[in-house]
Amino acid sequence: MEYALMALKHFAAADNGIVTAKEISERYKIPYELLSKILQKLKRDNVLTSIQGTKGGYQLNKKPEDIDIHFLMNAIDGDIGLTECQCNHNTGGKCTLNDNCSIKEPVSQMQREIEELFKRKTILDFV
Amino acid sequence: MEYALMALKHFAAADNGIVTAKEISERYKIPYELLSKILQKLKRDNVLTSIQGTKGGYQLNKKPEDIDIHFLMNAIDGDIGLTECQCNHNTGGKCTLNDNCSIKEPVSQMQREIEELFKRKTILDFV
DNA sequence: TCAAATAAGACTAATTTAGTCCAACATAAC
DNA sequence: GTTATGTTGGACTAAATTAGTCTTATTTGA
Repeated sequence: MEYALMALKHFAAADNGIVTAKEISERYKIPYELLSKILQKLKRDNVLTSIQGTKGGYQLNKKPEDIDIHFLMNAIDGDIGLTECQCNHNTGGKCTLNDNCSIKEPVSQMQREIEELFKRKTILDFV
Repeated sequence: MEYALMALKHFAAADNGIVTAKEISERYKIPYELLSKILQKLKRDNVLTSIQGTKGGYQLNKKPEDIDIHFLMNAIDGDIGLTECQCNHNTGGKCTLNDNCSIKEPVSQMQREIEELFKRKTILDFV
């Protein structure tokens, strides 16, 4: 996640220029293969576009202010949640405790507040 | 963490009564030994007091509204943080990326906001 | 054709964490 | 004083997660 944020900050600063994985990897000492995977995920979620071949690289596909951290976390780390049962709460995830869970409602409430916080934050806050 | 919240909610509802680990363990189907460890941690951090021996058990040592979730998370899960470098940010923890981290400041800011959110929440919100 | 890119899958090693097992120690009640 | 019922706490296991590596394929400009 940190690597994704650093990379996206770099893209935002590059202002629509094409940047290669190698460039970012060297600049911030991030293992190349690892960074590549992250950029590929970001592409899959339409945060970046990619150009293959020589002179290729990645490019921002959205304005920094339109990339919020909640979306990013889902893209990079997969479903996130305060507790496991909150991970898929919007896709009908189930609680392993079932009827034994006595704190469903207040935990959901906290989850919502955290998500709101992360949705308010965007890459613009990082440049 | 979920187990701690469920247990504390139970204590809050029991209203200063003495409750045993076994009781809570059976009531919510939480493995006994695991729950015991959690209650012991809560005792260590003065959230609960304990009475050993027959007729023993645990008891709330604070008012529910005085037990905030930020404190709890630190007590149960140890130092928490958005990123690893934020884990010990108040005890002078160091960033493994060192000079290569380009997002120190905005990440710290988010960390602060999350902590504020968790500090505003207390066990009272769970009963 | 070659060099410089992305794309992607399989693998490893280290860490974390839920949960278990077991052996004390404390105390009220009989 | 013995016993049943508690807490205390350490060592251990198993499973999952995750950072990072390795390797191979594909794309494309010069």
